[in-house]
Amino acid sequence: MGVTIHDVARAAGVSVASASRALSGRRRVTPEVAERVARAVAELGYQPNAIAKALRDQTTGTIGMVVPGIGNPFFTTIVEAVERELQNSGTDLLLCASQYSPQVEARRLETLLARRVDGLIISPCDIEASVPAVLDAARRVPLVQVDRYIEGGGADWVGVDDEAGVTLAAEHVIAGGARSVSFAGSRLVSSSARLRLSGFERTAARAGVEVLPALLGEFTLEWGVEAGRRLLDTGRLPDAVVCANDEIAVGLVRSLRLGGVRVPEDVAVVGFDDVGHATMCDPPLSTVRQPVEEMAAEAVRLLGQVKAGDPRPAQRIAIAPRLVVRQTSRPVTAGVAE
Amino acid sequence: MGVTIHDVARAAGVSVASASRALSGRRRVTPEVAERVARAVAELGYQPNAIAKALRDQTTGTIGMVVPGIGNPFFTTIVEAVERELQNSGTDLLLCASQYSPQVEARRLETLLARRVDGLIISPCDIEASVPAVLDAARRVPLVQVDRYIEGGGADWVGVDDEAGVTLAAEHVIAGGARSVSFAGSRLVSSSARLRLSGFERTAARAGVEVLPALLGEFTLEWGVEAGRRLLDTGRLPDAVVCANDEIAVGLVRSLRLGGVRVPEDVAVVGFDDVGHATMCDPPLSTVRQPVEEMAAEAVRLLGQVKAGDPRPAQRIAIAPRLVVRQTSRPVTAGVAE
DNA sequence: ATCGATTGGGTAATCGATTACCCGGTTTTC
DNA sequence: GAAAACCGGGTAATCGATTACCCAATCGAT
Repeated sequence: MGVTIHDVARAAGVSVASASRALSGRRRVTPEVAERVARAVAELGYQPNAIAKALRDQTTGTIGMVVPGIGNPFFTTIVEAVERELQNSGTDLLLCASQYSPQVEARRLETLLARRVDGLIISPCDIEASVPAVLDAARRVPLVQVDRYIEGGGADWVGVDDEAGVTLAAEHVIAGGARSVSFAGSRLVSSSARLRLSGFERTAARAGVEVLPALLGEFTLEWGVEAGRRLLDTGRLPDAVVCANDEIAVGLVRSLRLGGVRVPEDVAVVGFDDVGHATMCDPPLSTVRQPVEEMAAEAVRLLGQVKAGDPRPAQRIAIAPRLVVRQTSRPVTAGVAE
Repeated sequence: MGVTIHDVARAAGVSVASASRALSGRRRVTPEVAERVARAVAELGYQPNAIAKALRDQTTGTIGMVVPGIGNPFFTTIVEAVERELQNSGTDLLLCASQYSPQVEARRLETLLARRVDGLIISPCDIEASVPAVLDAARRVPLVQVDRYIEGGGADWVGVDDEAGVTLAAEHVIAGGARSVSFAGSRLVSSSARLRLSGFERTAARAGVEVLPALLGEFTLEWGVEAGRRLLDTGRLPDAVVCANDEIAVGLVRSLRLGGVRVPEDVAVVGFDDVGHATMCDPPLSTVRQPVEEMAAEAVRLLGQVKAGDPRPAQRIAIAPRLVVRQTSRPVTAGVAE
């Protein structure tokens, strides 16, 4: 426990400077020295102390990532994509979950900053309550938001164009013949929740279809199931339900079917995200695909560019989503209306 | 960016020693000094540098956790449980995914050790290939394995009694009248995979029921679906299938039903883990519950006790699992056989 | 042969927080 | 009243790796 570069230097019979040079290769050393250092390293099982290196270099080779929760498959896929993106860059990822609580989120940001991460990627859990902690962090270190963002636009962001996404979904079900529509989403605590609802309402209004009251809860399977039950209880079903994410959609489909409602014949359902198991459910879910790999790549790229407390106006990179029609909505063949 | 304790000391008009003492409270200072340091901290927005502290103290206040993948809900629930367990202990968690690759796993362990984590919690992805990296890590830092473990028993472990778990599952379906049974699991690359299969085979043999060939792939929903298809293709269905985890079970149920097979009437299915959505699927899944909170608590407790490279024989804490009967298996009422 | 450039190696400063050690003053104790 | 104990504060060593700076030796060019 605790073999240092001094031990290596002593064992190799050279100075610490030579040992360090032999290891880093940042200055030439004679083959003789290189050889002896290499041998000493192998013999002693030396492993450089990243803490000491970080202190000296003022850089840790890590970036922090904070997401609302790792129980939600959308966030885990984006985390995995970021990990893949960072794979061979020599930086590694410190992952934290805020558990959908702005307090926990602020605490996590504090400890990541105390550990001097070189950058931060965050999906802020609350559009309002997350503001101070996120802006403060952005002042101290390069930061990019991904998917969710805080109001006021004080920090860079990359994500999908939420409004465009639900517009695709809503127009699709309306083109499929829906005359009355509803929305199942989350309470309006995040940017995604707000934009997806507002985009839906705007599109429905423009198309002149009847809009039944929205069902707002959480981004979970459980809420989807509950939303389905409530829909059944009202006694009045819409022709289509647009959901704020796939979890809700899957839950909703399940409870509608349990209630004897046919999907898509009686009610069409469209999700959002296109997480892995959207294909695997029964019936396979029509949904709006988020290009997760692209978002992750873009976030990492952007992070490399931004500087802490940069006065330059924040960038916002909105990637266009794509509709994936599977079997919970009617395919659109010309003139199927009614 | 970078206000240090020297800046604070200067602003407060005291020495760094006094500033440090005022902050840590590890030696008394006069109220006067405390007051002025507090004011300086607030004014300058000082935040202690955890890196420097770690270097000086030779302890980082972090523990590393390595799991095979965060796409698998079982691992995310256990990660969340460990996080909760660590919540107020002042240590925080560095989470890594090995992506089911022993190479990636070894690399992650290396970087966690380089960052001088105070301890490690790991679920080794491969019972054989993970051995050297895990043993090496255990020699350098307190380490406990959770759920999966490496062969040879060189490191402490806490998990569920896998064999007892599948025994419960198998006896349950047999008591429910199954005369022929099969097992859908994962290739035998992890301890869990092996023990769950062997426990199943032993129980089935003891009960004298017919054992159809096991289906071994991955611990995923996709594999469950595929396994169901293969079962349908053979033309010969068992009365019951015991699955190595819930993902497989859910996939299997789905594809059996798609093939017109009734669950549990034609084929009973039992899962393993009891992850959140086992309740949410259709029909709700009978499964073996892993007491995740208890495992996490036990792992953290044990980690506090083990010392690096401790010659004391490794402890193995096996928690008894519990069978949860829902609707993919017939409830056992006395004498329902056949 | 001599001067400047180059090369490779060593010494010690540096990063920021903690704390061993020292010192002067006050309080306690016999 | 003198010695001992105590108290609060300051200076500088420490953790481990990197590197600025210095120095001696060698090489090439004139």
